[in-house]
Amino acid sequence: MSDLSRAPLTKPSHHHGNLRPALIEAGVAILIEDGLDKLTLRRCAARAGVSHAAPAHHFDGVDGLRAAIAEEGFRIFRNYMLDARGNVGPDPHERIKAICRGYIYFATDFPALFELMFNIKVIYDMVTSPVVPDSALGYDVLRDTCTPFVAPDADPILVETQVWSLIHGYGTLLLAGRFGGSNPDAPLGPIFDPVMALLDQLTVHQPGQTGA
Amino acid sequence: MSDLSRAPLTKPSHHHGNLRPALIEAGVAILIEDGLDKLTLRRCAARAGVSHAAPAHHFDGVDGLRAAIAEEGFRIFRNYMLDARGNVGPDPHERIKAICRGYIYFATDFPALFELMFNIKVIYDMVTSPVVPDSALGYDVLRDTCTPFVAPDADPILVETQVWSLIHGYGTLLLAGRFGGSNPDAPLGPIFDPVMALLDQLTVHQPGQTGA
DNA sequence: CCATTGAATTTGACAGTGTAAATTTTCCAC
DNA sequence: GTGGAAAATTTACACTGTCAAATTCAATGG
Repeated sequence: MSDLSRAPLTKPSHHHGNLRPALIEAGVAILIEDGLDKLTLRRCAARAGVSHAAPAHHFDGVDGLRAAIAEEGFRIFRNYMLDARGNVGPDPHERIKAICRGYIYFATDFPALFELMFNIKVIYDMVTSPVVPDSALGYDVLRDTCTPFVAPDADPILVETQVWSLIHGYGTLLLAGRFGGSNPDAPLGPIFDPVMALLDQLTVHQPGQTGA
Repeated sequence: MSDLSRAPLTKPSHHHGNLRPALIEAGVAILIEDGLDKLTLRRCAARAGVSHAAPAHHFDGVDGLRAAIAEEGFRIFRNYMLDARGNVGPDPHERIKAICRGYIYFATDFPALFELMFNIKVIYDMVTSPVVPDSALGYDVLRDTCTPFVAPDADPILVETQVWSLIHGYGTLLLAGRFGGSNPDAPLGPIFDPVMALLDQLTVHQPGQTGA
């Protein structure tokens, strides 16, 4: 135990120590402090204390860096949903509304990160990538929470898509300022509960049924 | 009727004729042909046949140009919803589903334009602007179509938000490739109808009721 | 008819961006 | 130690948005 002060967990590598996670962390910090349009390869490099061309050895261009930052964002996002769901009882409707609350809490806590993650190009690459599992997108949490409403031999994607569509659209409207400026007393927005009441109509979905 | 070949409708102004609409049209064409990341002040200027600094006299920077292009996009978007609604009968549920179809048809016909319009920054500026009316966002069509489900003294925003959230979230999932590659036989995606069946639960919303 | 005026446009410049190649630094295996 | 490979830097280039100065051109007043 001598001078491993700069070697956190994985192997200390060569120069910087752990440049890749450092760049991702720098990117998240820039998103939080300065917003999406300030997220730049050169800025992340400067914040991590390396030259502007260093990131090229760890990411496939700026798109690769953005994808890695989004991946980290989805990790936080998933934990938000899990935390919210952990605070409610076993009622299936309550559990669905809980992950929706977690969803919106994340969106309002990290709006720029949220915007990056659900950028069409970024999420398209993750969704269609064969190496990114559903769990990396938090989609496994949604799936688990929706199972009580899916009949044994039915396709779960229907109920999942209903819930996911409603909550994502609502989050977009909220961040777009449709319900007025943000209010610390109501971080979910003024009509979260009544809007989500649409999900009270969910019942066990029988295969061949129309859906609600 | 001599040489007014370059003067379409309004006054020919000085140099170019009608540079502002020409730049907007160039931007829309670039979005359709090349995608959102190729939408550039200099590129629009080049396509309109003017120098790279000419747009500055007609728009407030690149953000102003993007806002103007988005405004034009919302005009097309609104017509898509009106056209779709014009093809169905008076049943309120059918009319709501019709504008949802128009919504998705627009998203799949103009994905890059759709992405620009619903960029958080762009739509936030339009939503919160005191000079941009709801009709400029197509929101009036949504409101009109939802009125059968709003009690006389109830706030219409609840039902509107339920419908808008569901369809916008679904459109995002569709463009994100969640349902596989695009299929010309099912441009709305493979589960549009069952997902939208959630809206069959809409009834006249009484004030004080929880929402669905 | 011509000079003047002023808006529209162009030109030139600058800082910032992503990316690529060549170069230097650093560490690990031998 | 020494060689080689990985990591990081330096340098360069094309492209972007923005600004200030110069230029062009249409309309107007004389």
